[in-house]
Amino acid sequence: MDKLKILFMGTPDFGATILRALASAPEFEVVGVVTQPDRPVGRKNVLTPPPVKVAAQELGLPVMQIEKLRDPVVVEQLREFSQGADAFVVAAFGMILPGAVLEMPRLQCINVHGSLLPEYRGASPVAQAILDGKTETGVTIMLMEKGLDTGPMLSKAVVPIAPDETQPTLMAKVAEAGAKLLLETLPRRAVGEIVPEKQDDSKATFTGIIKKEFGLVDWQKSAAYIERMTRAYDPWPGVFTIWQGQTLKILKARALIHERIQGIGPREESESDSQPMAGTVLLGQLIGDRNDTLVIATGHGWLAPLELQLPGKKAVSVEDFLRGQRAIIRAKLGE
RNA sequence: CGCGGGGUGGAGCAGUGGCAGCUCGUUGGGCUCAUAACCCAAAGGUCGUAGGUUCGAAUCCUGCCCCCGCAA
Repeated sequence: MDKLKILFMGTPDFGATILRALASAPEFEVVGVVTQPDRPVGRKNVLTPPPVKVAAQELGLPVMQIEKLRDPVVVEQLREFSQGADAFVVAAFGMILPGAVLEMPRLQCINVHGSLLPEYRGASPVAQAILDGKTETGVTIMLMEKGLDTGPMLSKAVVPIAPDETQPTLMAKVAEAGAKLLLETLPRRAVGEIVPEKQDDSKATFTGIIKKEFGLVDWQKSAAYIERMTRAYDPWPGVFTIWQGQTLKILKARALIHERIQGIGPREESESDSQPMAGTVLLGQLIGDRNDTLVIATGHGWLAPLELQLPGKKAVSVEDFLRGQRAIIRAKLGE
């Protein structure tokens, strides 16, 4: 039996994981890799290739880099580049494929999506699953059509979400699961063993592109939610608030819902402020803990930051932060 | 040349021309039934690095190294 010839499209690490798996499987032949252009990255604006390009080059595969797919000239170049491909496999490509591209391969365009569709269609399914406090999410292999992640599904795999899961760790797990599932699914699909299952559009939810301002803390939210933000928005955009006119990053934090805190705040102060305003920073001590720590009032429960960072400074533990920045005690954050 | 912040005892910071400081930690002593709490004392720094200006530089100027925030 001839090997299935695949054109791969992807951009970040998620895509690179899928690509490496495809390339290592004997049943397939990756005939080409399409990815986004090298971009200036970091303080020095060093032109950096996307992870998928790096992986493709290591594998010795031909690479085509595309800026925009709306351009008919580019579409024709892609048609040329994809000659001989039976199917396109798309994983975190970062571009919407126009109809003309979707019709190119002899068989189908197949997508690896980081959620259990129809839940979390769109750009940020993994981060959203963490943010929502889900205990599990997954990955779906599907046939692509014009709508965004609306195509019929071929297979799914569940991925559990650990309590301390961060976006990068979960992304890696979902990518691994996706790679494994794709390798199982493609051959079965090729022999007609899998019947595509239509998505129940009434149950669909949508996740958009994450924006910088999503990381700004609203202290009226619950401590649990803010803690999930620190894990979902790691490493970008991160979670931050305003203190003394500066951006204060909260890299790691713990939500205190049931824990008892003693010695909160200056006891000599009035007894009436038992319910401080959200965003107020106090010094407290967890029962059973020996050291004082910072606790921040939220709309529901206390948030205990574990790792903080001021602009231009290194990220430090709350203990270190407290050594040099005691002025934060009793401050009101977010303004 | 994308914009900007920073490198000061073990840690985190203050100090912006004239004796190097604060909080925490460390060590020793004291208090205490006891203590991670409290009191007393001590140790610990060529102020990133090379040069320059100055009577005098952590502080001003120049080069270099390293760390970090923003933007993309």
